[in-house]
Amino acid sequence: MSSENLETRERILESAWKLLTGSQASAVRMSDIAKQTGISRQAVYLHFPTRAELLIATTRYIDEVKDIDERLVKSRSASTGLERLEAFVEAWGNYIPEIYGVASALIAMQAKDDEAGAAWSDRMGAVRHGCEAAVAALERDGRLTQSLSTSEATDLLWGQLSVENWEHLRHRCGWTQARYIDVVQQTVGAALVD
Amino acid sequence: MSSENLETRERILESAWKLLTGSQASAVRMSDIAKQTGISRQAVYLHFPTRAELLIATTRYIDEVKDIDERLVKSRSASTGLERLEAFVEAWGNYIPEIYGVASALIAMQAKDDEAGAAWSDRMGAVRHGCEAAVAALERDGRLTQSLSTSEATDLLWGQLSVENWEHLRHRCGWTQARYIDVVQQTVGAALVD
DNA sequence: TGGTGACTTGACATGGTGTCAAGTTGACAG
DNA sequence: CTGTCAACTTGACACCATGTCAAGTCACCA
Repeated sequence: MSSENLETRERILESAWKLLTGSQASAVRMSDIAKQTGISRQAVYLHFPTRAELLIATTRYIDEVKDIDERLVKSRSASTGLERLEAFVEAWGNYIPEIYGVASALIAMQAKDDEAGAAWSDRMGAVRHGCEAAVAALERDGRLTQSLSTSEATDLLWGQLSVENWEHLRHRCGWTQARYIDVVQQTVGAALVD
Repeated sequence: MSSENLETRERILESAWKLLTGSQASAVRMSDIAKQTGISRQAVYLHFPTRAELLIATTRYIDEVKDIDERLVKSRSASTGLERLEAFVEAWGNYIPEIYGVASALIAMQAKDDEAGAAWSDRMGAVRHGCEAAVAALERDGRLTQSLSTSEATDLLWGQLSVENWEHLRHRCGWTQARYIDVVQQTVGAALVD
C-alpha cells in the first residue's frame, strides 16, 4: 500500500479528498475524516486547526498531486488567442471535476465562515488571472468583441468557468463532461470573439 | 402603519424578508427574525415548523407581493422568439434582486437540508419552464442554433439566468443591474440564436 | 533512565435548531 | 360574569457539530 508510509498529515488529506469526492460533500464531518484516516478526531486537530484550513489544505494538496500548473501551462502555449481561449476552457473545465468535492464544501462554508470565504475567493482569483490572460491574447489578435470591455469579458469568461456553472450543467442537467467542455467553448467563443 | 394590522404570520414573513435582504443572508437566525417581529422565538415555530419552511414561505410571499407572474406574463406577449427571449431575460433578471436574500439563504441550506434543497429545486424548475418556452418560441421562428438541442439550449439559458450567475456578475464583479441584463441578453443571444 | 513527540480518551464550552411543558392574557360565547 | 380557547410567553432541555482542554499511553532516542 502506497499510503502506509505517508505522514499522518498526508493521510488525513487523502482521507478528506476521498470522502469529499463521494456524494454529499458538505456533510463530511471532522469525525468522518478521522475515522477514515484511522485516528482520533482530536488527532486531526493536531494537524489542522479548523475544518476550513483542512479543506483549504486539501485543495492545495489536490493541486499538487494533479499538477494543475502543468495543465494550465500547456494552455499558454497556443499560438492564436482563440486557440488559447479554447485550451484554457478545456484545461480548467477538465480540472473542476477533480476539485469539485472540496470546492462545494468550501462554497457551502463560505456563507458562515469568513476564513473559508476568503480562501475560496483567493483560489478563484487565480482562475480569474487565467481568464484575464486568455482575454488579453484575444485582444492582441484584434478578435475581442467590441461590445465588452476587457474586464467585462474577463468577468464573463470567469463566470462561465465557475464551479457553480459546471455543477449546473453536469449535475443538475446531466450533461457529459465532453459536452460541457464543448458547449462552454462554443458559448464563450460566441460571446467574446469578434 | 400598514404593517400594524397584518396577521402575525405575515409580520414574520415581512421580518424575514427584511433581514434576509440585508447583508449576510445565511447568518439570519430564527431568533433574529423573532426579535425583528417583536415576538418570542417560540412563537415563530407556532407558524413555521422549521427554518427551511419559513424561508420557502418567504419566497412565496415575495412572489405574491412583487407579482412575479404578472412580470412573466408580459414577456410572453412578445411577437418574435428573439423578443420573447430578451423580455424573459429582462423580467427574470430584474426579479432576482428581489429574492436574492432568501435565495442565497436557501442555497446555503440546501447542502445540509434536503427539504430546503427540494424546495429550491422546485422553485428553479419553474424558471426552467420559462426558459423552455422562450427556446420553443425561438425554434418556432427557425432561429434556434443548430449546434444545440432544444433541451441543451434550455439548460444553457437556465444556467445564465441562475441566481449564482447574477451574484457572480453583480456582487463579485460589481456590475450594475442594467449592465448585467444587457450582457446576459447579448450572451444568450449569441449562444442560442441563429 | 528519563524525556519528548505523536497520539488517545474523555470531558466540556459554544451556538444554533427544534421540542416540551407550564404559565399569561385577551376576546368571545353562554 | 364566567369559562374556555387560541395565541403568545418563559424557561428548560435534547441534539449535533466544531473546537478546547487536560491527563494518560506508548515508542523511540539520548
